[in-house]
Amino acid sequence: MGVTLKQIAEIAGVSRGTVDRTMHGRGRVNPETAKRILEIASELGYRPNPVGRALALTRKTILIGIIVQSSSTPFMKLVIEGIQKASEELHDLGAEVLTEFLESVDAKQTIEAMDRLIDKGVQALALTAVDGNDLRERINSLAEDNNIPVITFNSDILGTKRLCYVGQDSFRSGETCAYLMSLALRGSGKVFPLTGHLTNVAHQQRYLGFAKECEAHPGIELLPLQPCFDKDHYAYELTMHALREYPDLSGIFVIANGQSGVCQALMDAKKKSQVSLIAYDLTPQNRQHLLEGHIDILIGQGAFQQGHQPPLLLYNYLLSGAKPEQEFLYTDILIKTKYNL
Amino acid sequence: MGVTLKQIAEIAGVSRGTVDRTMHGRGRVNPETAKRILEIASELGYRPNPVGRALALTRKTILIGIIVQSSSTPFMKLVIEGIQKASEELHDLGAEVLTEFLESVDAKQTIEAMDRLIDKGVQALALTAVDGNDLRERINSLAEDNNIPVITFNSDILGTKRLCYVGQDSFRSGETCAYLMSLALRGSGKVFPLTGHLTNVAHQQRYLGFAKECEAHPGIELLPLQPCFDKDHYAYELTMHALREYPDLSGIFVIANGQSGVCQALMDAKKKSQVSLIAYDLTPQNRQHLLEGHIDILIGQGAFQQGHQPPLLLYNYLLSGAKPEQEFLYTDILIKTKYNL
DNA sequence: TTGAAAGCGCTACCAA
DNA sequence: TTGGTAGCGCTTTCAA
Repeated sequence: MGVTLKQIAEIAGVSRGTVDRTMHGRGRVNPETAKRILEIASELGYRPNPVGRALALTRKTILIGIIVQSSSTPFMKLVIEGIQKASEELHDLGAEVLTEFLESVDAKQTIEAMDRLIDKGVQALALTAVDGNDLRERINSLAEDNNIPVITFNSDILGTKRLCYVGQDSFRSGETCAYLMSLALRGSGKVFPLTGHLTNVAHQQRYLGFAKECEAHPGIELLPLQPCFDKDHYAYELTMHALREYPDLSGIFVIANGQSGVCQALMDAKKKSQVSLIAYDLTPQNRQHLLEGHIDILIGQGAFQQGHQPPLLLYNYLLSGAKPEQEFLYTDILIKTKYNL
Repeated sequence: MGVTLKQIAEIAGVSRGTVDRTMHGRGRVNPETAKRILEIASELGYRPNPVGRALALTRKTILIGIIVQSSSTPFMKLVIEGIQKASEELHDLGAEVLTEFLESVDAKQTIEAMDRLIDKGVQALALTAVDGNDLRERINSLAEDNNIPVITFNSDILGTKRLCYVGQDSFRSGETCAYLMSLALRGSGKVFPLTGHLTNVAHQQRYLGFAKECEAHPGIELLPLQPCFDKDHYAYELTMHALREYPDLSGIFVIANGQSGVCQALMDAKKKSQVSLIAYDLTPQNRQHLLEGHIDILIGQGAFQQGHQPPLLLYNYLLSGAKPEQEFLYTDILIKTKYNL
């Protein structure tokens, strides 16, 4: 064990309460005693024991609110597992996590969910953002007027007073995919990029990163971007069409959902051996595709972390005012093949 | 907060001590009261609070010993960071970690270090193993006679009573590399495998995994395996020689150390653009090579985890008798390019 | 400005 | 076989 408050108190000839107050700058302590205490503490290398602290603080009930959009997609299920794990951990520390699940992606509904959570008394909020001024203003007013810290995860909204963003670096992951694609194609070939929604910022960024890095590989010809609205049947049709249009197609980059549709099309057209397929997210379905060789490379975006981190960060912030170290907490970009899944 | 021991005690009309004893099967409790208590507990969904537990147990001073071989290699430095992190975490829980650093890889020295740590009173041991019957017997006698649990990490020794092994799945990582190499070579080309020591089990396994997966890609011609004894200058010479011998060489698989020697040779021979290079370990040096394009793909083996996990596992085992869930705790096989480092 | 004391949930020891 | 009690390190309240 390290040095304890009690030991410092004894040496300084004061009570533990006094030491506690000075160590946490809670005021109400004579500057001179404070100075003496701080000296002793630093000399002895005092570090507060988080376990004792946690136990004492189980009395304060902390309420944290979470809002998850598109909550029933396979990817979000992974994120939600992270949230649940964090809830359990925080439960032991006497904090409670309230979660609102939204089916769609919608600023208005998000704001309504925020209001509901605030009404229930949450002292901090983490949410998947969606661009829009209403939401932006709501976040800012919470942060400033109500003193309720907000963290965005999975999707960000810039120009707000949010504490930080926990999620993928979409642009960078796009670059990574392009690099892998160029490896797989030995530097040349036609690549078909299939996105989810043209308006989705994360999808855009993935594409932009991919396109930018493709420029470094002149042999790679990037075909026109197509959206499949995250639907497998559109993805199927679009892939079929691309295969007919470009018989020498050698790569497909699936930016969002629709992976199974693409796989099916490649199988039906008997073109898998000729086409390298890179896609996103370690969902059970995609893992299966990877293991069966329908997908060559999967990119994982730390789904679990995205759900796990925000509640813990908010808890720490509420308890000790500790802000996250960075404004952008990017999750790892995982490259998975069938061999290292 | 969940249900507490105290609440259960009140409901059952007994003392907390009694509840504690029944919950942990420490005996000395009337079977009937025990039954009643267990019923109440399960009905209320009692889950012991780990924080309270941890705090109470800070009184028991637990001593854990760690032995690290080849402790000054860049890779092991990463492992040691994990050990240090774990030490700090355990320090808060009242446990202490004693570490012995060995420069070389040597069974005799390892056994001597074990003896020193036992003399100092460690109640559990984690060590990097090296094959040999002396060490095997020592581990078994510790586990059986002295009741001191042992975990191996980074390198394993089979046929022992060790609790588990934490480390890489070398064979699988070799397969992963072969798959990536075949991607990079578009399925055909000559590949030069350069290992560290022919006798090193991990190196052997990596090679075997690589070779096995190469068989699935008939276009890939695996050249004879060469050892460079983890030395850059040998690696340099061997690479130079291979480049002369096989002017159409298209891939090099660096199984252990010597990465910088290989990079230098490729630069001096101006052959980098023609040769794909896959190597191991996210050391600072290698990261640099990756970022500068001297290495195409790096494989990370969860070095930090290898150091971080064993002390924590031993602590849990000593405290609650909880054995690790599996005998082989394989760390993640990380695929890193310059874009997702 | 300071101190004393109670309490967070759990464990351990001793006495009954 | 049981209960009582003290204590782990820290926070917080109340009284001085």
